[in-house]
Amino acid sequence: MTRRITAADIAEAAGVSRATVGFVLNNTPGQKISDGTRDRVLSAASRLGYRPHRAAQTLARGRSRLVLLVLPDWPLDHSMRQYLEEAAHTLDEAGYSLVTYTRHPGDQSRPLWESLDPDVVVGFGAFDTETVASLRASGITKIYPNPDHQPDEAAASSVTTGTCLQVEHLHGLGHRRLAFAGTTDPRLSSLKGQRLATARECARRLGLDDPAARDVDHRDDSATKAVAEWRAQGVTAVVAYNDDIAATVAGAALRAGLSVPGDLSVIGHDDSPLAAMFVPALSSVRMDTIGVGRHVAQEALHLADGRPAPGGAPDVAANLVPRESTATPRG
Amino acid sequence: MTRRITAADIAEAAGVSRATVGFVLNNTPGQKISDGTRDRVLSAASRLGYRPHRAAQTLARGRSRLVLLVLPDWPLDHSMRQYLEEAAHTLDEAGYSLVTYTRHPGDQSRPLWESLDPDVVVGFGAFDTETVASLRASGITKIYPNPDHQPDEAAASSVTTGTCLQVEHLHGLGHRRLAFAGTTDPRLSSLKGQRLATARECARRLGLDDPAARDVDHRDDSATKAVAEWRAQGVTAVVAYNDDIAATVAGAALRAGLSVPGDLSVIGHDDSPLAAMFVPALSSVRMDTIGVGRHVAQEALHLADGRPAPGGAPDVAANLVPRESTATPRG
DNA sequence: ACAGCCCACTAGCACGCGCAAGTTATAGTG
DNA sequence: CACTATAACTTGCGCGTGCTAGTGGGCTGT
Repeated sequence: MTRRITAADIAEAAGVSRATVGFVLNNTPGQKISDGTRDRVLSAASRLGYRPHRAAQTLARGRSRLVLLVLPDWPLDHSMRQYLEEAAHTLDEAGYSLVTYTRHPGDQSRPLWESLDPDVVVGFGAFDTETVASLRASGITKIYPNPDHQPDEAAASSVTTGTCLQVEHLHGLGHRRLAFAGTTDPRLSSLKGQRLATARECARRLGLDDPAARDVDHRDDSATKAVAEWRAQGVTAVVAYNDDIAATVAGAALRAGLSVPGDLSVIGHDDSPLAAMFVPALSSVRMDTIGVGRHVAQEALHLADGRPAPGGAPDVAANLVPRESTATPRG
Repeated sequence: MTRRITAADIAEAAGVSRATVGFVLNNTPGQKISDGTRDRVLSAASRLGYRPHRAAQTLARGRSRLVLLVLPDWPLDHSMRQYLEEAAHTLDEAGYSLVTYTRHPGDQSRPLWESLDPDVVVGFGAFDTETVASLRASGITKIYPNPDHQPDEAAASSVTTGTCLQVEHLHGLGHRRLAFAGTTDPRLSSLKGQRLATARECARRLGLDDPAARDVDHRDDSATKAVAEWRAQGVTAVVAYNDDIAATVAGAALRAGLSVPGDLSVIGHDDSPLAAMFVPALSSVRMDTIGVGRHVAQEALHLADGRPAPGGAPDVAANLVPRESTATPRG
């Protein structure tokens, strides 16, 4: 059990004062250090294997340089992991660390932000009022998205660009009557609402009928009912909230003896592995979440440091991935 | 911008010394505090909304009470999230916080354990030597699983109990020639190896032929080739590494004009949503990961605190979930 | 009455670091 | 030459807590 190397050890090894070590290591602005001294300190630090004590730094400067990202408790697919990676990387370059945290509904233990005191707390979509209250009570003032602002259009667009691609794809294939299949998961309802609205808007712009909307769950017969209803209404193609929902709809159609895409085209969203593995393989939309991750990280840095805000919406590249589950309508 | 409430504020409000406040708040063993004083301190603390400064505590006692869980970078499904939730909860009850971290292959930024100095770092499966070196260099000594020990039988069993269920299920249905479908993902290769070995062992015990093993990837034609080969060998049922692999195999069989389960039974593992949504719905095995999460948390506490080790293997409840993709073999 | 003892507390240092204020030596200026 | 300005440091305080080493007062026993 060897003692920890502190800045004082470096100071002694380099023959300077502790303060000088601090100035060199943080290259503190407004401090003149000669090259010789700087080198001596730096080499001593690396020779001794110095690592700053995070807690001591936090205590001394009053900021933890931690950004807490609060995740939804739904499964994290690959694109989400990329998002996290990019955000963590951007923050790391700025000297901050990203810590992720998932708050579960029935969780009575104190949330992590109470004990970690992060400089910034970032969420997916807006925080609910209860959470905001808990954050405020913990002394956290820097929150993104800002709970005092209305959710802005720009941010919303990043979440719905793919939906238009779905609609346009089906329109391009010649479909005229579309339906929208949503999820029953309450945690996703706000996102679902945005995507449904976008689908409506895009359909209108393309001169299509207003899509019939239904929520679907793979654990009951809601998909079977929805498919029957849609067939009766002359719907030939379904825009699904995500690939899981697309699979549920396609599955119900297949079990009802319909052909996919012959009788019903189905398109998913997110391009999860499931989309490629399903039979028939599901057409989908792949989102480039990396741009979003960087954007969010920059917003967090803006709040933490006061450095300039990225401004505008994150750039999301959405790409259509056509597969077997969509085709021109029969007849 | 109001000042933070410190223990000194409470001391003043309660008319006692700062030390007394500390004793009351941590109810330090071996310290006698009269009931009156205790009440005054406690009520002052709650009245002022005191929350201890984590960094200061960390600095003062030399331990951060943070447990860092290093996650693999594959997608986190629902059972994994449950695992995390349970581990976090168990740790929380003991006054520790769980922080998760994903290290990505191409990530050149410093790993989170360098800056967070957690008391314990916990991994999934064993850490590779490079990672262990990085941990050691960061002064982290408490690592689970212990890198100095050989992976023990008990831990391995928790990861393979489900595999036997798969084999037994197919055996019970009357299958005699099985195959094992693995993943090509190198990150999963060690786990795959364990499951394959288990499948072999269980097959042997049941008097079955040694299963033919093949790795399969949904992005190429490996599954198609594997299915053709297995058919030629008289294989009637496939044990898949997980549900994704099961879907890939089942998909290849369907595309080859075979019937599932008529010509080929397929069983997956993990009971992911995909299994339920696939057509035909995939039989699978559901693991109770909650028990494992608690076990791991207790191991971490054992390392952190010296409290008794849980001992033995975590209790994993594995349940068979029979669906449409498995049936008695034809003929 | 006085030592001895326990109870219920207090004084104060240590943890490792950031940073404001002070100090010394040297160069520059009228 | 006296004086100021600057470079290149050093001294030392403060961040909020945990915890060890006291400290005084009341009670008991002889």
